Amino acid sequence: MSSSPLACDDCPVRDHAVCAALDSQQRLELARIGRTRTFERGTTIFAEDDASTACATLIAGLVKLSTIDTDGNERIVAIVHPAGFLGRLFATTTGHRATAITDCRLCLFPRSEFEAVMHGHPALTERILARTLDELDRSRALAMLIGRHEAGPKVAGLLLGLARGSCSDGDGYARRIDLPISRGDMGDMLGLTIETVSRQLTRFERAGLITRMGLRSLAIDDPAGLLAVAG
Amino acid sequence: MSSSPLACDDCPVRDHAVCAALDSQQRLELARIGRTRTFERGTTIFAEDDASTACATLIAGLVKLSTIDTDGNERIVAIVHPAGFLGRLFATTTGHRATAITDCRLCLFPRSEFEAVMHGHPALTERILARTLDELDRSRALAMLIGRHEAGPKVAGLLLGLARGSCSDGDGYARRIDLPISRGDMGDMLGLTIETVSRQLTRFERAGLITRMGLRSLAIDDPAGLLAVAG
DNA sequence: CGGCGCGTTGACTGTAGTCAAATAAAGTGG
DNA sequence: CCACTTTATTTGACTACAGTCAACGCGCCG
Repeated sequence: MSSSPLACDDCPVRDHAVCAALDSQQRLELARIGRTRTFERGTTIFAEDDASTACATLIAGLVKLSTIDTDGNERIVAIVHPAGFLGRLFATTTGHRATAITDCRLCLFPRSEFEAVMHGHPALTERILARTLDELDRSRALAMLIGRHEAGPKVAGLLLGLARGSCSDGDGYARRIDLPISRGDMGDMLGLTIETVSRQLTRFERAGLITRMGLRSLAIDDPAGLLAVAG
Repeated sequence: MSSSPLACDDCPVRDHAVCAALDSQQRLELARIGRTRTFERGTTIFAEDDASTACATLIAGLVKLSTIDTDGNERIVAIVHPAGFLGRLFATTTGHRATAITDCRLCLFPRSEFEAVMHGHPALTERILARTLDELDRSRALAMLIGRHEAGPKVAGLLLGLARGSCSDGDGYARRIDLPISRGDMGDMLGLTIETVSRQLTRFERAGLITRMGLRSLAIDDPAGLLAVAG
């Protein structure tokens, strides 16, 4: 977990993160209050019910947002990609646990100071609003998946979502996915057990829809067929 | 479906809706572009995949946001209460169907003009952001419920959510709830069938947790017990 | 009075959960 | 580089819970 001051000019997500709403001059205000920090795979970035004292842009790596329900099951509510925004603005508590799925680099800001900068720069606020609305869409799309009655559509829908996410151009699906998350995490997103997720994958493979290549990547052989299963 | 110009001074949600971010002078800008309109119970306010040309504040009544999945099942993603905001800013399509659960009165704005007003008044943008973040929290909370493996916690959690929603003061649960939605709608929110919802309610009643009073309201006799079931 | 929408209850079935074991992959230390 | 441990994933047998199909009760409105 090293920590260092900002070098926005070298930032790989400079044009996609929320700070892209600011020009280089204005960005200095953020650079003054922020610092980068790395987190190792598996590390907790913030715990649920932590005081919401910081927010951050994810520069590199993958983060999952989750809550532990009272049965002790982890329920994943979102996966954050590079350029994504972390933290809960305008609230006193974080609400979710943030865990590094892979090694991560973050650009951290004290929340109150970040909000002050937002206040001075409406374009930043507007960009964060746009991002939050997208996040709301994603959350609702995930809720729809979770609510499906059978496991097939859930897993198929998740795969298609991942394929869409890892596809460079806008719409269309990647033919080959490197799964960012474990079977357990897939289950925790969909409200299924590890075993059920695994069984659905073997079923898809036997049906000729996908080919598993190692544990963490697969080829989508029949996108239309998968789409049909997803419903 | 009558339609009429705005009379903000008489507006019952004046202090809670997003327009409360503006002073009475600034509010005139909104009043100029908006108009109120009523929708009867069961009416579609906008359909999914409608062009996103309008947004609105809900003045009175209850609205559900839903999508039809490919099985033909309706999946409800949110319930909007008075003072809530309707419509999808910054997007070309609405994404969900909005249906009046009860007779409704809305304050409608053309989306592009509303966004122009936001642009001129950062306080409005910020208030909408705060509201959207709350909505995101609610969506994720619902996703957590839906993801539970057994029906008991789902229904118990929904009841507690409704009890919290219809309780005047901040936290704490109302002892008596007038259910705003049908059994079918509850099922559509939770990913359960009507029958399962119904059976859970009778189970709760037999366990002394609740008392059904007519079809659409119930008393919560043992909030702690219900909370225990919700987990 | 009869039809209709909504809700409840019952009997049966199917699917996902649970428990348990085998297998594959990845990391560890010599 | 190889033996060994640890972890992730797959598979199997069994069970439990929710879904399905069907009937019934109730209030409402024509």
